[in-house]
Order: sequence, then structure tokens, then C-alpha cells
Amino acid sequence: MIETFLDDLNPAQREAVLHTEGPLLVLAGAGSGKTRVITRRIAHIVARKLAKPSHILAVTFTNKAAEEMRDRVGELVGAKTAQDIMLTTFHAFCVRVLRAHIHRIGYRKDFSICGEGDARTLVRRILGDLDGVRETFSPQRLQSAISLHKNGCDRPPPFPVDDKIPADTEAKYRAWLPEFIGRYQSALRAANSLDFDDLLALTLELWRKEPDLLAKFQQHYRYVLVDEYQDTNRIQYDLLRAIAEPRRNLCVVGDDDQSIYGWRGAEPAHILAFDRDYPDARVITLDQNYRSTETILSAANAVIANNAERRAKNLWSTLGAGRPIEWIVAGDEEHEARAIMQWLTHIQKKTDAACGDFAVLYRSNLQSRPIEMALRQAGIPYVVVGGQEFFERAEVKDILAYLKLAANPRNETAFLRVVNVPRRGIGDAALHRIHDLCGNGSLSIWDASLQAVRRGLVEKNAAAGLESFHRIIETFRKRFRQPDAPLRAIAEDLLDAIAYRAEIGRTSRTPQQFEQRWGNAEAVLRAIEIHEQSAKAPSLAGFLDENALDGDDDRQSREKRREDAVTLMTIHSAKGLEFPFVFIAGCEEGLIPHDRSLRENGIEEERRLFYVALTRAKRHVTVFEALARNRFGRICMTKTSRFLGEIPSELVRRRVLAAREMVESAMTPMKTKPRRKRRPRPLA
DNA sequence: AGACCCAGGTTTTTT
DNA sequence: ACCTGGGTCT
Repeated sequence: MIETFLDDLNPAQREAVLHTEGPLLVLAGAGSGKTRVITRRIAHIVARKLAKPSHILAVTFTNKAAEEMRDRVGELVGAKTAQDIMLTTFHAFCVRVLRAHIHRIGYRKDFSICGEGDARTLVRRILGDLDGVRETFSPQRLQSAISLHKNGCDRPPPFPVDDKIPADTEAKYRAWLPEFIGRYQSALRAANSLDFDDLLALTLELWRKEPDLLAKFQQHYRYVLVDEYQDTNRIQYDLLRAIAEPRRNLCVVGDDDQSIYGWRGAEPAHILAFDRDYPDARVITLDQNYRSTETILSAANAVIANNAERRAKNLWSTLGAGRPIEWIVAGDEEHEARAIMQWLTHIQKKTDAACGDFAVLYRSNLQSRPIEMALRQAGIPYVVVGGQEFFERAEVKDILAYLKLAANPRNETAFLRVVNVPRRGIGDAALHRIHDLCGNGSLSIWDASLQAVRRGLVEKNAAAGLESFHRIIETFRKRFRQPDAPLRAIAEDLLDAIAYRAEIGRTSRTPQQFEQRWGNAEAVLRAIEIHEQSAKAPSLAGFLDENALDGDDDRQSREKRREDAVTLMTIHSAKGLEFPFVFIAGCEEGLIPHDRSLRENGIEEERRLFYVALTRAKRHVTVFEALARNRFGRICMTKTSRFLGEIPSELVRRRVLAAREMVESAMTPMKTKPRRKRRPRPLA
């Protein structure tokens, strides 16, 4: 039994599995069987009875990764045993800890989790109260500054590089930022909400302030494993160190060359410094690749060798040389798209490959348009991965806001979103009055609104509206709290109580739109039902936690990927995946490396991104380049990405479908295409 | 409340 | 070129 976990491992993998005691760093190159090592290692610990399954903590970054890992571990040790392992994301783990213990540091246990969108709304609102700064700093920029700050990022938050901003503004900005963060925090606090970063930061704070509690966790988790270690940020790193401290059975697995989330606060430095922090750490490098041809690996190795900040490693495989990398030069992006379509068709004819064997990768989502058009015209099925629409839809947000209020009436964002949906005659005047009552934030907007009614501070109409709103929330708060409450049924009642179907009807312009939007509402109900059926202890709070942490991953996208269709996605979303045939579109300076990223994060992260793209391929890579590209409505000549030049030329076959001079000369006269006038919107 | 217009910006996006 | 957000007008 035990031997079977080791049989099909190479010596390095085997050592990584067997080295269970003490700190271990596994440098796992792309395609080197990283997941296999982690799952076997867990199975080994369980089978050898080194610890109970529940004493193992395995952390991933995404829910998807956690699920997959649980499945794979389940295949080895049985699904039932796999259930007991604490195998989750950082954030989900912290939510668990906080839901149980956060009262010890003065927070309420029924806090809401404030997603990225809600947080942005909050930033906007605070910014709205402040005069004179709104013009200079975008909410997005501030949000990312806040996040980097909260994650204990060492470097200063990026300051907008912009000629229009006078030189002394940066100093002012830096001086002012802490105050802004303070306001943001107290707004969150008043709303009894935590953002994603708080989940991590407060867990750490909790552990620091309550050493006895930390000790219990340390006692409990005997083995700690981390996947995608190159993506950890400062706080995550501190959390890991804290919990693994006494036993030091900390195993981290990652690849510094695939660190592509620096802009998110990930610090690849951690992987480079691991054996400085743990001098006795065993370091194992997995460099045998089981995925790609030797040609692909040589190209990838050559490219990444240009990075200085890395641990040197060279991937190798025994899968044969394979075919040279194809480099196709097209005229503009539409030409490129057609070339992609034709080349794909050509390969299919030669190899019998299915559509699902192809991925078209690009740096930026806007590149997908022309490619989609070309594929559609040719009748080639495709799926575009990415985009986060579902949870952005108004209906979905509305319903979730009601549910969030039922779980935590203090949730200010949710309150403001639906207090007047459907219309209850609560206008700006009433809301201002209420807002004034909140004062410095000591009173939540919910309580303030109660008081406003009680003290007759708002006009009759608004007061009546507020009272009915209060009643609905209170009613459903109670109902949801009943033990074994039928969540879906209650949620349906809630929609009835606010006549939401009619509301959608009223605000839809066409029957199709109505169907679509009501369909979204039903999708939320279905999601609740799924939670009800699959969760160990279903609850409203549990459902909301799951959804807050599960971003936009409605299961559809996952299932869609299975279908036989060409996959279109950004390189970022391709991390961790593999395809027989990979096309990389838009290999031009400015796109990859992206010029803005170049400015803010430096060249090396962009190079890693290109490296990730190359190493997704099993059999063959084709890189595409357009000589001219539409940029912000202007046609511009492009320059070949420097990364293409870094691939040894003997590995590449270049085909030029468009001559530079032709493209250049075609550019000047054709600036005015007959422009279609925009018609007035056709009514239903 | 809803329609309309203009200005600004425009990379990636695990949770 | 295109979308978003905010402001204004009806």
C-alpha cells in the first residue's frame, strides 16, 4: 500500500515525499509533477499514520486548486479520509479561524466579507466626502495602494507616473494616504465588514494577541504544506511561519520562475529566501519535465535565463525534440486573427487534433475580440475564459445584498444598495439625514436608520419605507437563523416579500432582458440550493462566505472548458494548465512585455509571464506578431517583443505573411474608413 | 427616476 | 474605439 505511493516517482520527487520532518522547499519547475508530489506526500503522511488527516494543513491559493487537490488525494487515501484534511485556501482558512475567535480582538462574529467590488464602492464613497483629491487619484489606484499596505508590502505603493501631476503631489499623496486608509478602515469597521486583506491580517493579529490560542493551532496542525509558494505575500508568509513554528514541519512548493502576481503583493523573494529563514531547510529541485518537448523547454530555459533574480534551474525532458517553434508575422490584429484560425485548421488537418487541444493565449483581454471573430466566422468552437460578469450583474448584487443584510444588518454597502430597491420612497434627503447620525462611524448605518425613524428625523414617506425595510430584514434574519432553516425556500420567500420578480419586470426593457435577469436571480437560488446540499453544516453565513471567497467562478465556466472547443484566455489564467498546442498572440513590445507593467513591476515579471505561456505547451508552440495594431483607436506600428529574440534561432521557424513596408504604407492614407453613424437605440 | 452627454482611461486579477 | 462614471437636464 505504502509503496504504491512511491512507485511512479522519480528520485527527487520521492525524496520530497519522504522528507516529512523539518522545513522543506520544493522548487518545482513547470510540468515537473508538483501536484503529484504534494498529493503523494499527504497520502504518505496519512498512510504512515504520522498524523491524523485532520492534523494536516494544506494551503492553496484558489478554491479550484483546493478542490482538485482534494480529489486527487481522495484517489489515494479515499474520499472520506480526504474530507478530514484541512485543505483550503488561505482566505477560507482564515475565515474559519475568525468566525470562531474574532471576538477576542473586539470584532463581531457575524462580520460580512467585503468583496473587491464592494470595497471599491466604499473607497469611492469616502473619496466623495473628500474634496480636491478625487481628480488626482482613481479609486482603483487607491484600492491597490490600500491592499499593498495592508499586506505589509515593503515597497512603497506605486505612485501614478503621469506628467500632468505636479511634482510635489507625490509627497502630499504619501502623507495623505495613511489618513485615507484610516477612514477606509473605520468605514469597514462600522459596517462590521472585513475585506480580503483583513481576513489574513486579523488572523495574524489574533494570533499575536492571543498566544495561547495560537498555541492550540500549532499543537493541532502537525504538518503544513503550501502550494504555489511563489505567490505568497508578506502576511501569508507570516501566517505560515506562525502556525508551523514549533514543529517546523513546513513544506513549501513553488516555482520562482512562475511568479506572476507581484502586482498583487506576492513576493517571490520569499521563495528565494526560504533557506535563509530556515537554514536547515532541505531544498529539492524538480527539473524533469513530463509535459513538453525538448524544443519547447530549450526555448523556455533560454528565455528565463535572462532573469537575474531567480534560482537557476534547467528543465529537461525525454519526450523528444518535437517540432520547431513557429513564428508567424501578420499585418495587423485582424490579419493575425485570421492567421491563427488558418494555422489552427492546418494543424488539425495534419494531426487530427481536437479543438480542445488548442489554447490561444494573450497578455490582455482586449486581444480576444478579433480572434473570436475569426474563429466564429470559420465555425470553430471556442470558449473565452475570464471576465467576471456573473457577480457583477445588478440582480445578483441586489439579492446578495439582501442576504448579506439578513446575516449582518450593519453591512453598509449592502444597506445602501438595496434600501430603496424596490422603491420605498427613501431618497437622498433621508439618506443624508441618516448618514449624519452615523457621525464619526460609531453608529452603524442600520442603527442610525432605526433612530432616524424613531426620532422622526425623516419625512413620513421615507419613514414608512424604512420601517418596512427594517421589518423585512429583521423577519428574514430570524428565519435564516433557525436551526436547519431551509435556505433556498426562505430566500425565495424573501424575493416574494420584496416582489423582486415584479421589480425586474418593471426595470427590464425587453422580454428577453427580463428572462435573462430573472434567470440570474434563479441562478442565485440554485447556488443556495447547491450549498444546502453539499455543505457539512449549511447556513446563510456559510453560503455568503463561500461566495465571497469564490469570486466569479460559477461552475459553468469550469464545465465549459471540458467541451471540445478552443480555449482563449490570458496568460495569467493559463497558469497551471497545459495544452498540446499553444498559440501566443501579440508578441510585441508594449503588450508582452506590457509597457505599463514594465514601468511598475520591471521586466522580469513580464519575462516570467512569457515563460509561463511557453511552458503550457505539450507538443507545439506558435507565436504570433502583428506589424501594426490598433491602440486606443490609433493604428500604430509595433516592435517585435524582445522575448522572441531571446529564443535561440535554431529552435524557431519564422514565416512572414505581411511585409513591413506594405503595412507601413497602407497606414497613412486609410485613416478614414467610412464611419457608421450611431443610430438611435432601436426600441423593443 | 430615467435619459443623455461628456471626459477620462484603457493589464494582468488566485481571494 | 470603447466603456465607465458622473453630472445635468427633463
